[in-house]
Amino acid sequence: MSAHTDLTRNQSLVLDRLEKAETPMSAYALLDQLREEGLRAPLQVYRALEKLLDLGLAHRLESLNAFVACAHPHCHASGLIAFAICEKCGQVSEFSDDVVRDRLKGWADREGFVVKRTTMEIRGDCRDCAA
Amino acid sequence: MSAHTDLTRNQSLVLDRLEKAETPMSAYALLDQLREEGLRAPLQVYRALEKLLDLGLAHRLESLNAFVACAHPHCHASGLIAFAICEKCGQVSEFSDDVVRDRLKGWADREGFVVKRTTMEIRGDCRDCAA
DNA sequence: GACACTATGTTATCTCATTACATGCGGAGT
DNA sequence: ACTCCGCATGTAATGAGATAACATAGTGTC
Repeated sequence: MSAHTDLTRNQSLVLDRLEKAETPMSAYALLDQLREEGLRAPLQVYRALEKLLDLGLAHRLESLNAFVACAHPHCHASGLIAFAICEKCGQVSEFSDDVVRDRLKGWADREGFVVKRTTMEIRGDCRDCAA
Repeated sequence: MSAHTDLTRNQSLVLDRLEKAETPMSAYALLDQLREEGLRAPLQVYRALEKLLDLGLAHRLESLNAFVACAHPHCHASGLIAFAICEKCGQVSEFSDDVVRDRLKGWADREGFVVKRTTMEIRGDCRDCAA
């Protein structure tokens, strides 16, 4: 599964834990589950997360204050990513849409706005939970 | 300016303060500035904000944990709203794009995902600050 | 070995948000 | 008028998320 050989121990611990999770995890939930691995302070988790976000191996869900492993660990750098978050079961679907990306880029270009980062999160009920 | 006659005192205080702000305000910043009006506890602000969000008179910026008055207090219910947030000056631009809305709706329909709420936030530098 | 760079560990603190419980006020129905 | 109900309010305490400040340790380069 994870051949993240260039990651430090803490980063690997956090990423592995995220990859095994079925739903997003908060930094403190990660910390709790990694105490037996030796982690003790929030900052250890936050630092690992920061690096993973930089590398595109994990994502932050702003509307949840929580984190997920990237669902497409191979083809990252795919530009703009959107998330659909089920409020019932917590499952997150990650997808991207070039048309949306182009529309937002078009707006930004017209406005002279230099984009650093875009977050797009859809909240609702997934197919299974809506039934 | 604000003829929000159906709002309660606390709601009006919060909305007025938000409308006068040039940048997003956190709940606690609002509280601090409304102490002289009699507000004392965070909950008073949060409760007012909750109602304002429901009414579409204010928006929450998830990536900032802060709030803004709606820039289009007349034509709200306009569906999906996007925000461009300048990380230098803090200014927020509010806009909407029907194509983006349709694309996301298309994805949701195909997936059987029932959308409750969508947040879209672009972080970067506005024209003035990028210069 | 000295240096620079990066990761680590630890404590304390700060900011954001909610739970729980008590009070007050205005309208609907009788 | 009185009661009941719904809703806004007030207050204290606590929970949850994130960072500042400071000290330490590993690793590679010269």
